[in-house]
Amino acid sequence: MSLTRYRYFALVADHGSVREAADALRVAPSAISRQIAGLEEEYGTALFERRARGMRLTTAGTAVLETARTILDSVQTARSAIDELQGMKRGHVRVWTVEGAMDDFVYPALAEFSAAHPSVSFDIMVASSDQLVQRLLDDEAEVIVAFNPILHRSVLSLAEIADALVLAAHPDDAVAQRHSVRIAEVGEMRLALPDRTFGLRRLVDDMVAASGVVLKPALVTNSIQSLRSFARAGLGVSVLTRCATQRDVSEGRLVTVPLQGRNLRKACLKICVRNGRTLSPAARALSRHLARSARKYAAEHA
Amino acid sequence: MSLTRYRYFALVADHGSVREAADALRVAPSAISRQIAGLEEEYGTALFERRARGMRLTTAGTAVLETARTILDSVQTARSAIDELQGMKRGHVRVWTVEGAMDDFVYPALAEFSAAHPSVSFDIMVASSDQLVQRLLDDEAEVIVAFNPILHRSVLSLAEIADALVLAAHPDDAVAQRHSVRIAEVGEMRLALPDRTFGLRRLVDDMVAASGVVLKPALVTNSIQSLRSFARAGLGVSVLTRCATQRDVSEGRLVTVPLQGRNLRKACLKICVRNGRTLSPAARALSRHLARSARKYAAEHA
DNA sequence: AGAGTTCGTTGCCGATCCGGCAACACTCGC
DNA sequence: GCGAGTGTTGCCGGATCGGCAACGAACTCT
Repeated sequence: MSLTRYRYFALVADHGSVREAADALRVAPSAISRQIAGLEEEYGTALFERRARGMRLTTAGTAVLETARTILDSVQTARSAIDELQGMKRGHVRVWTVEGAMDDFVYPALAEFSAAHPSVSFDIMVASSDQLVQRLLDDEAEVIVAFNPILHRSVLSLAEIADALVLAAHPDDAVAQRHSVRIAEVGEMRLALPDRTFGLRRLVDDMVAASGVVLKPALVTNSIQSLRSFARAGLGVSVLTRCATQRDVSEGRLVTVPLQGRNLRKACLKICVRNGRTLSPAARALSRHLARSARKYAAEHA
Repeated sequence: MSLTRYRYFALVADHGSVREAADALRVAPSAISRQIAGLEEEYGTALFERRARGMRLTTAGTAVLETARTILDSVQTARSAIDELQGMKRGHVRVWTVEGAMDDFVYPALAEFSAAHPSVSFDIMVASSDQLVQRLLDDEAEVIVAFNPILHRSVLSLAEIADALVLAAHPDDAVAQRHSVRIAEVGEMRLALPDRTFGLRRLVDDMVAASGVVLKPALVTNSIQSLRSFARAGLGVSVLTRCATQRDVSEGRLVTVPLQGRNLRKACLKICVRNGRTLSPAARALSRHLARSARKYAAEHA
């Protein structure tokens, strides 16, 4: 939002340290340091006293802190007022998602929404894509984030994120050196796969069927986490999506190799709601927010 | 400052029109339109109802307007508190400046300062550079903006703006086609000059003395405005500075041609205070602000 | 004392945002 | 139907922001 300076400022005042505030916000300390400097420039005075063990507010800083609080509260007040207008006061939304999209996509997006609308509460439930659609049809979920769900005329997709299939392996595994792997080669590897209710599994099965190979998976599971663990432990390779492996890759625990084969274009996450159903204001706002986040996510990972 | 969105928003709400707000702020309508769009995105709702004859607040917009007011007031409160701490409450500063720097530099800078510190009042007086220095020494001015003032050990320059000498002429005048003019050629033109108490005149006299020419000015005046009028009316050419002609040039009423000759490097505006004198908090803050503005101005017109 | 730790700041660079300009789309009133 | 007024959008140059790495300052523990 556009009040970064004041948010940073207030947080530094609270934590008494640029470093801590930076950690709390997950930004670089320099970013915060600059914003504070900008604020001091704007007011023409030092707002913090720099000490060896952090920052202490000056008298002027105290005055500005009061202002910062007022500003941030005031924005929250406006938000609440708008929520109320839209009937979103104390709304509740049931979100069901595939496990693989959880950490990297769903959670950040929900956190964002929740910051803007603190009075809306959620269920976040995990299931395989087949089950997600069923939950939607049974009115046990308002929004789902599914991977290649089976098409159904009363399921409406609001947005999609193309999410490539990859082979995840331990960094020392021989396959980690490869630039890409064809589906036919996977048959000879020690392999972990999700069970047949997963959209991911359905896609893999389609691909192998087309290529005539037979897979003999060493592990079948209904937990994406266990697929990751399998590969991380070096027990073999797992078929996963890029989104589900993002964090492990960036932290060096896994290496992924794109999987080649036909039908790969279809590999995508979809944000879906039930067609024709009138959602509560909170649910409508959240599903729109998820859809917007999805488009942004897709653009960033293009 | 960093609250642009809310300032724009409030102004549009007040004027009921992006156009009018844009005129009031002297920015492009598109800039404002975008900020409003951003704010609406941020709150996830339309804040204005677009009508054929302007913008009308929605209910949500009314809530946000209240917030905007709170925010802007709150910043003002912090400013006042800080002013008070620094003893700037109800301060008064006497600024003396050369006429040529008035419109393009001094006035905008003072307006900026005044917006940040509304309780500080000013005198803005105009005089020739020689007189300015005298005012400073007599303690009748706290800050002066002088053009090539005579050096004096108790006058301290805080910042400088290089300000080239130019020949100003009517757009139809023959000299308007030239890329530059040497000082020696000016002797043959119908010429207007300021009187000998002007730093500008002193510089011209130095230059002609060095080149051995004799000037026979058609008009000598103590008003920069009359120098501009002389050229604008097509009566002849005037020696002026780039800063003093900026507006007439951008609005097509005058054309300027750089003047060549030695000593031109010295042509500059200086922000000066009296050395050793303890200024009131308001005066010190303002002189610093003028100095900062000068450096910015210099950078922009480099 | 000196090495090490824990701070905040600064220079650099790439990505993003902002504002000006010009063209556009829309609505109203003649 | 057309012109005048309005807000919006695409494009582009310039400013800003954030991450990274290196630095300097001040405390702490040997």
